Amino acid sequence: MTATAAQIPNSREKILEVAEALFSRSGFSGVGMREVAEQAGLGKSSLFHHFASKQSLFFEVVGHVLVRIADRVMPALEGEGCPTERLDATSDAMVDALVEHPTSARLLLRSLFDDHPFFADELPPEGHAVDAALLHLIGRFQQLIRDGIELGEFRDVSVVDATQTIVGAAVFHFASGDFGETVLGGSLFSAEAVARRRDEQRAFFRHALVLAPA
Amino acid sequence: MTATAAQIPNSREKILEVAEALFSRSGFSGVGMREVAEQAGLGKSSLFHHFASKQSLFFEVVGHVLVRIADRVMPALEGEGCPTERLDATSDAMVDALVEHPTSARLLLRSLFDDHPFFADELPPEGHAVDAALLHLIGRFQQLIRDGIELGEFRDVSVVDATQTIVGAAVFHFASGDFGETVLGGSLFSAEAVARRRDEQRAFFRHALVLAPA
DNA sequence: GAGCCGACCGACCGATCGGTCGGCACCTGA
DNA sequence: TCAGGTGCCGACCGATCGGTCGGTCGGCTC
Repeated sequence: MTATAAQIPNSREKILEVAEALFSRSGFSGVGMREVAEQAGLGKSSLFHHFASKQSLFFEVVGHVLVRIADRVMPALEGEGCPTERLDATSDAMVDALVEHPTSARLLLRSLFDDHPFFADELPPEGHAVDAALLHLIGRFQQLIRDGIELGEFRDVSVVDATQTIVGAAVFHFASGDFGETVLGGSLFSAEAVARRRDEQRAFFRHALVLAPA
Repeated sequence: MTATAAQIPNSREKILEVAEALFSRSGFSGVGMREVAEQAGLGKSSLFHHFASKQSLFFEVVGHVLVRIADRVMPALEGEGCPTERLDATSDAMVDALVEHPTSARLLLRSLFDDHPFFADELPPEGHAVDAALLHLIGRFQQLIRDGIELGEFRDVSVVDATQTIVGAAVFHFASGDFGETVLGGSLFSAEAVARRRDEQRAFFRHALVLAPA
């Protein structure tokens, strides 16, 4: 019994799962394929049977995370209701999406500001796909802010700066690891901490943007 | 003329300077000592004459960045004026500090959420010094928020969540690299972008926290 | 001059990096 | 029954990693 018929569809999923955890913890350069293989219960060379290279694996992991987040956030962005209600729903959706898998926030933050840890030569098609998905999400978010301003619900803020502020605040919190737990004096992902974060973040963004936040 | 009397106090400073740029770009694991040495114009072994290890160099770089930021932000936090005025001043000071050296934000963000890229064994004394300085700064910031709430100027927010939100938003913006430049449609550090960011961030935080922001 | 010292260097070390290769075990379909 | 494909493996590759070592060179002090 090596690992053939034991679980038919797996291995590839298992690799993605452990790779997400490891890349999230230590970044692209900080993780070796040996470590991924070991935690996945496979030989290192088996990884290259499922993924063409370390870069491909990384992009695929980031892509999965991004899809999961978009699946939660896009409906909130495009939902029914006035911009203020959609802003609230989007803030909640971001919290939910980042809490669902505690590794997501760090991985997303890394991919947001890592200026692509490679881009030596040209980046593979997965890279462009990730970029496109991310920019689509951000574009929708900016449209929400523009809508709010045009309808007179939001202050006349700079759309791009508000986007940066909100994305940074939302993602950083659940990516802040030891630092965040020191600030909070407890777990970032405990039920109480998450519930409080939801309320606080929603109120923070609402007061910052909405003209009549009450 | 290798590099002896040419410039008396240097080399060590030069190493710190190029190491900051490189660590900022690629993180601890993404930078090799050979690359640092090359950009500093030295042999690799000379680096170990000035710094005990790669970890020591990294901590020293982070410490320098933190001191620079604290030098700007602490006076704003502890300055004269009501909490609202100090909040404004602190927001501006954060922007100024992060703009002064464009590498600071990324390096700080990395050190905030990297859960210490090593901590294998025990982390050296420089590590603890960095932690202490950072926590002191954060403590002062939380005190400002508490003051504002007690004086009835700020909403009754969760101090720890507001801290996380504001730190994340402020640091992320100038650390966001290619992503941020795509969102902005231009440089993060151009004079106009920085001036707008100052105003927008100050207003964002003020509206989010202050009961009578006008 | 003698002797020391700080700054620097090239050569080298064992370990680990991403990636390749040939082959084994098993399943499937003809 | 057997050919082909899939999933996996250990052994191996060249390159690079952080770090060490012996030694050179110039300036400083007696």
